[in-house]
Amino acid sequence: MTKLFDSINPRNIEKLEKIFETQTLHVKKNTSLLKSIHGDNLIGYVMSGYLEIIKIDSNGTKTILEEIYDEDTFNTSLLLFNHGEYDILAKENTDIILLDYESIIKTREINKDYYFQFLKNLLEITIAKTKEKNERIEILTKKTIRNRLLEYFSITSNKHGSKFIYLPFNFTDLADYLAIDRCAMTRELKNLKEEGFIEIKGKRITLLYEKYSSSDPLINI
Amino acid sequence: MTKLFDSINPRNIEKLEKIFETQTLHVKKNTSLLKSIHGDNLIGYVMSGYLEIIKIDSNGTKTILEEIYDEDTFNTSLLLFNHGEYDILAKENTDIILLDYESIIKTREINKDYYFQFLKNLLEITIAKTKEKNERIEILTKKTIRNRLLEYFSITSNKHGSKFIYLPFNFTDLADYLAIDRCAMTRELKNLKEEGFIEIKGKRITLLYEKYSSSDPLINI
DNA sequence: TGCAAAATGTTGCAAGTGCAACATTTTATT
DNA sequence: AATAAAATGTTGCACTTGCAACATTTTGCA
Repeated sequence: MTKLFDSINPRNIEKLEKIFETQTLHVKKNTSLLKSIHGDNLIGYVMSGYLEIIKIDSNGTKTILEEIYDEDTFNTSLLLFNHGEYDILAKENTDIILLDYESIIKTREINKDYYFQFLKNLLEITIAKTKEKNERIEILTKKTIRNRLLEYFSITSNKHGSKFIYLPFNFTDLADYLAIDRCAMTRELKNLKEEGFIEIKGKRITLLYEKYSSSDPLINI
Repeated sequence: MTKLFDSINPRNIEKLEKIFETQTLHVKKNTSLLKSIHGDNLIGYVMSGYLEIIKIDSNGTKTILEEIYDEDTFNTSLLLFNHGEYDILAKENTDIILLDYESIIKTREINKDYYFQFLKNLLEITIAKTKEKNERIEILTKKTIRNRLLEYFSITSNKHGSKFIYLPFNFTDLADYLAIDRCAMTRELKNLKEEGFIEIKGKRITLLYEKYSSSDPLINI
């Protein structure tokens, strides 16, 4: 995975941080950092730790919109949405730097290799993020719980080239990610187990079925 | 909306096209361009026309993954997914150029302003695309047809700052976009009409309800 | 180590939705 | 203008799923 400051030496990283009006945040576990973010259209970069960007609906339903681990970025853009409440939660003690997107894009003064490199890194990260979003969209367009689970298994399994899936989060959060009721998901997982499709041991799920044999190269947007 | 070659003069556009191994495609209405794309990890740019990137499931369900209008980009990355069939369809006569992503990122030779500008443009387009995907994810995490419709209305209405929504596609495609059964959607739209929430005239939907009054600035990732 | 909180497991039931099957209207195309 | 094709509208029904309300287990922290 590309990181934001890959192939840039520390001295030049410092220069970039100055130019892009960096703000540094240290956020404690289980606290919100929404109120600490001042300014519009920022790019956040998680140095260490782990964030969840969530939305709480008027009916209280919590949805994980994005999970940001080490070395990943997120964009804060203050939009004129009108309902729902968003929040950014640190699930661990987390260090973040905030860069001003406008100044990244608008800067005309520097014409240096390291700025080039930085732009390329940011582009790569953003494209990777788009791909992740596509995966989630593919899952969410499935109409049944079973198909969402199978799609999730398929994507995860293919990504690691293995029939063993190690859930990166707990089952409660998996249900959120798949946007289904946790209890109904548990029910369906039991069905899949009983029908011999999968095996579950803790957070390890083993796929017992053969993969679909379509060998067509596929397009990911 | 930022375009790929914004602020770059035609001579330099030509240079960029050469360096990035451009391939030009002219695709006729209602034909697939999947077979015309050779190579992995390309960035497609629609000069004129209109594309749909779709997925057809094993059970025949068609899902629109992305709609690419004029001046928009898409990424083709041949992934080792194992099931489902993807396709790119030209819905109109469409002109496309294909750029090699690797050579865009890896190029070390040119250190020109226009390359800078090109990278910035591509970054802006990609970030915009991520935001669009987030919107769709927000919609798809809604559990009922009614809530998906209302979320879609809310996002669209806010985007244009108006209570009038002009559907950019027909109702069949809207159902695909929302990943719900078209008939069930029609039923729910009728309910919303009868309950006085909306009015529909052709492709224009008028929102008759007041917006939620949450004035919190919201985060979009 | 002990306790509270979070996560997980289970199940009945009502409600929402996908599906099928069809009628009708609108839009293309020659 | 005629005809085919696509889009839209309608409805009954079976089935999936969300929800509520629990019990049980695991985790985290003082």
